[in-house]
Amino acid sequence: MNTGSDQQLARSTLLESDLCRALNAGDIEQLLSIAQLRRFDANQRILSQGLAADAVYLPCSGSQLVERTATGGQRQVLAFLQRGDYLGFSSSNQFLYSAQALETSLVLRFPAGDFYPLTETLPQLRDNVGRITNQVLARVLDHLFAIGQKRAHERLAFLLWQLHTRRGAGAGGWQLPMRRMDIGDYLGLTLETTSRAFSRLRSDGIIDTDGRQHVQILDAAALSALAEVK
Amino acid sequence: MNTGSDQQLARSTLLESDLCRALNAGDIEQLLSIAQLRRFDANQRILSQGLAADAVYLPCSGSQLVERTATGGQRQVLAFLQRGDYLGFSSSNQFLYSAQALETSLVLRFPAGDFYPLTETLPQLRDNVGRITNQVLARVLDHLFAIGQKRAHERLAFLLWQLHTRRGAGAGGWQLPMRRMDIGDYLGLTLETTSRAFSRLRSDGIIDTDGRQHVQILDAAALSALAEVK
DNA sequence: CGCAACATTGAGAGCCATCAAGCAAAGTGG
DNA sequence: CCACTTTGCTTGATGGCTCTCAATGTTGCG
Repeated sequence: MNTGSDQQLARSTLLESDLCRALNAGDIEQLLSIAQLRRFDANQRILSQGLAADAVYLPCSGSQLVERTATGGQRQVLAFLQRGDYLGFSSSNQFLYSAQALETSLVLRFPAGDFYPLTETLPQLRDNVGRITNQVLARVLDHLFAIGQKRAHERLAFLLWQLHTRRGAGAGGWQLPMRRMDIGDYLGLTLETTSRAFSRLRSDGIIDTDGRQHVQILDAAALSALAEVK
Repeated sequence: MNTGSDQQLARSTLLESDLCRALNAGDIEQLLSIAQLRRFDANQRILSQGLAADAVYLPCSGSQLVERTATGGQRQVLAFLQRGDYLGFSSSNQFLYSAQALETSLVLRFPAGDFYPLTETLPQLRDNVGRITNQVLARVLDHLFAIGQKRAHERLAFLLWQLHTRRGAGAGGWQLPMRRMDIGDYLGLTLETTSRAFSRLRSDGIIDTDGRQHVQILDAAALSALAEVK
């Protein structure tokens, strides 16, 4: 069930997102009127590679994973998403990837049949979609650089630095919603090598962990230096 | 000097490109009227990472390389371009990469100050730009998968298959415009490993080479299987 | 508590990077 | 036209980083 506070959360997420950049109140109401609020449990699939790209999504809570799977079973994790990220915006007729919730998530769903006509009547919304697509591309290029040029512990630093800078610097660290296997498939490593990379950053005094999900950045400058992609 | 035949080549490249998809003759004339035809020699820089993104480009002949360089000197080649590809479309205010000619190239240049206003008045052109951006993103996702999940000779197969499918199946093979080092930096490998990957595909009877630039596909099915990314 | 899922660590093998030598092709100057 | 140089490619030897296989430890849940 979606409660009233869920609605409130979705509304504020939308308002703060780049999708609503420079939009007036009436435009935003139009957007809200076509939106569906959906809840996904952990491991539940949000959209599937190869299926018709019939909607775009805005995660409002929880965290999500975007992946591509080959027929041979190889898996590349393309992104970890969280509140205010975008999903499904940059696709063709079919989704180029699958997405699933890593933990219970609220997601705003905009059916393509309603959303894209709206971009025709709202030039600012259409521009915002273009801006978002460019942001996605910029992040994928960073990702490509990290996988192509960096070693295991540097790749992990790249991911942790991404998460760190986007969550804000909480004093006591934060929780990782994904498993080591997911991180490995994101970084082009096995889960064992990923685990060893955690151990290395820990023994180098760059991070601290408390339990397998908790991470705290101890030396942000060192982490940033390892993570650097430009 | 740009000759009349250069003009003709640029015109036909533009006409056949996705940029002009579903555009009428008058619209295309408008596009041509803002275009500048430029010639770049081998190794000459077309645009630079970090500089203002003041134009978009359409290569009309030759071949070009897109790269990102880190302060540490690491280099990731992001794409190899040729006639009918796009360059500079998916950027923010600054270019996220540099680009240079690999051999003498004709390039159509559209100043941003002229081009983007035109997308405002021509909805079809604006849609085409969005479509192109999505094509670029789709290719980068393939690239990411190949680098993250594949081994050296499979990564090389990925690149050769890309080039093969886009040049059409010439009977006697074709020429590689880039050096082994460029290929290595595209695939996240050293030039030596790249060279060994060539040797392996050659000894496996999948390709043949005659001189360091020439490549001929002998077993397209095998190459495709190695290159597979979905 | 006991089980299942996940993470960590170790040992050994394999793939790729590094260092190095030799070779081929193209350009230069006498 | 031919030494000579430069540039780029190939191949070999070695070492190191990551993968694979395996065992142990930890967390969370019924």
